[in-house]
Amino acid sequence: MSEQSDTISERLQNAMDGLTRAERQLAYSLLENYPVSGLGSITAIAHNAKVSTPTVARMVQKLGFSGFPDFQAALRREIEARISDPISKYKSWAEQAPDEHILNRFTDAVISNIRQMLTHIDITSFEESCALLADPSRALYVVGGRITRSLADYLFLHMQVLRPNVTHIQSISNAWPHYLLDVNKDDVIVIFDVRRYENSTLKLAEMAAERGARIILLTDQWRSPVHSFADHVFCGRITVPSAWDSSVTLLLLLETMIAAVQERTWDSSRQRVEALEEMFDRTRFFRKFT
Amino acid sequence: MSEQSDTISERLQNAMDGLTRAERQLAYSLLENYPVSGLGSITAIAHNAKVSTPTVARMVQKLGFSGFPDFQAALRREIEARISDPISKYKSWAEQAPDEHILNRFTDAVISNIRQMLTHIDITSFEESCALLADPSRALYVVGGRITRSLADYLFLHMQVLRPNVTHIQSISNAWPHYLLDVNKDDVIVIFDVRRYENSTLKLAEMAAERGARIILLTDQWRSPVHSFADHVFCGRITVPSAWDSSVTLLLLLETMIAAVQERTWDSSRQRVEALEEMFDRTRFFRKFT
DNA sequence: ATTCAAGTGAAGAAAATTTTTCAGTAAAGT
DNA sequence: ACTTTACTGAAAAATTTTCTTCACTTGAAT
Repeated sequence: MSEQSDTISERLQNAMDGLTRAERQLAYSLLENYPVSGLGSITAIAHNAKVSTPTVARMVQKLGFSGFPDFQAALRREIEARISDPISKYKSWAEQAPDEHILNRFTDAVISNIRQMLTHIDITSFEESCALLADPSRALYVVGGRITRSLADYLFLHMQVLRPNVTHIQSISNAWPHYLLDVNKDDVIVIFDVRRYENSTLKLAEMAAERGARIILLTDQWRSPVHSFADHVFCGRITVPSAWDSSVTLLLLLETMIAAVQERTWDSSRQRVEALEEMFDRTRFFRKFT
Repeated sequence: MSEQSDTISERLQNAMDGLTRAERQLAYSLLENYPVSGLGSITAIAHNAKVSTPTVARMVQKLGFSGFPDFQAALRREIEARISDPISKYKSWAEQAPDEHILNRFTDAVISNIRQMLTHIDITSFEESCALLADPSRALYVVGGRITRSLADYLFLHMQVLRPNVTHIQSISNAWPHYLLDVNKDDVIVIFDVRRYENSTLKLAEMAAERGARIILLTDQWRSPVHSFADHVFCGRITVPSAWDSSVTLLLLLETMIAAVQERTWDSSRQRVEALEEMFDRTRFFRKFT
């Protein structure tokens, strides 16, 4: 029935000549605020266009749909395509390999994870978190779990360059209480916790919250229980075609945060970065970049 | 009833704690392809989330709507706002933020890096590298630099679960020679080296090559000098709008490799993974996933 | 082990939406 | 002026959707 590749908008335009007065009035009304104007019930649409419901029913049949629900389903598909698709349906990523190759399947999943995470991200929370991270008057602690310790380490490395007073709480659980002794009110703790959520991490969050620390949590779509203690929560999707979870979304968020903090602190961090560069040059630890 | 200024996405997130299992399942399903996933009939949505229609009706009431139609109307308003907002143009990743927001610029750059890396990747080399990593008769060494040590750590963590005989060569440079004593012909070394390339890493590569080891190099688009000793080279693009480089492409490649190795070794690695799970259960180190 | 409370979905009741019927109206042709 | 034809919407019929009830299950607590 509804098997045409044209958009509904085009179909309306093309059919316009064969439409009657009331139908045309309806068509214009639909195109007015296309495509959302077609989302309500047939009654609402009719009322909106100041025509009767049978007119709507008749017109969508003229357009080639089997009935109003068929028409609306097509409209929904159009909206879906329009909303959820910047780049994703990019044919294949690694063009040498078939679509079913793990490289393409995995990348598809990751891209869709990225989009999903960013759709739900709270910008205000993001900005506030960056402000917290950039504030040198607050000591900064970073802690990760079994898998996420790599991410924690990555954040620690970069923050250490940008600002003083950064500590990576290593995941040897019995050393945690010692670190917590130093945590003061309004200090900042970044906690990484993805499934399977670790009890010790939850304990640490609880204790830190009691001491009045600000907690920023990076977790997965199912939200670690730590979230009830956290001031800011960021959920990255981590599902990929693998027995493991993916950390790519969280790394992306992390790097973006680092970039944002870097922008905020550039005046003060610039000297630190330059001093670091100078030290590297002296120690000849690195090759000159050519 | 539905008069709250939050978006439905936020309301779902906030309500999550008070939701039951089936309701939560539904909530995730709604967030999955938000907001279009909520456009169909209550029956369709229920079926999509694999719950019953009453569950849907109950949950939207918990969210503060008077009923499903009220909920759906709110969702339509949101979609309308999104689509007809000329600023966001539904092209950006984080739609709450303008195109020029760091979140959108950064993500754009990363996506383009990913595409670029995958266009140029050599599939044969990828497969051969996975085969090397999956071969338990070869000892496996992993080594990273100042920044990439996090990636090295990440690979190490996963490989350790999948196979025996994995070593993370920590970047305390004067300990390296000790590790190298154990490296035999045909053992495998994965080396991470991005700019600024480290002298010690180059030395290590040279020595390992002399001992007949197979070298897999993960580097940036400018190719670390280690490449002249390497059997397989993978270049990830790392440029982003930041003073720092991005490791996302390399992490993506890494995770894909881990997934591929995991597939190859599933027969043998399965027992290891299960044994690990069992140990976690016993030590109660993790919370049960609910 | 037994009880209890909470959660869930099948099935039926209620409400709505969609479709059909049909009578009234306006415009064009004779 | 009369007929014909096509169009339109009110109202009823048909269908679908939403909501409610209730019995069954599950998991927790005594």
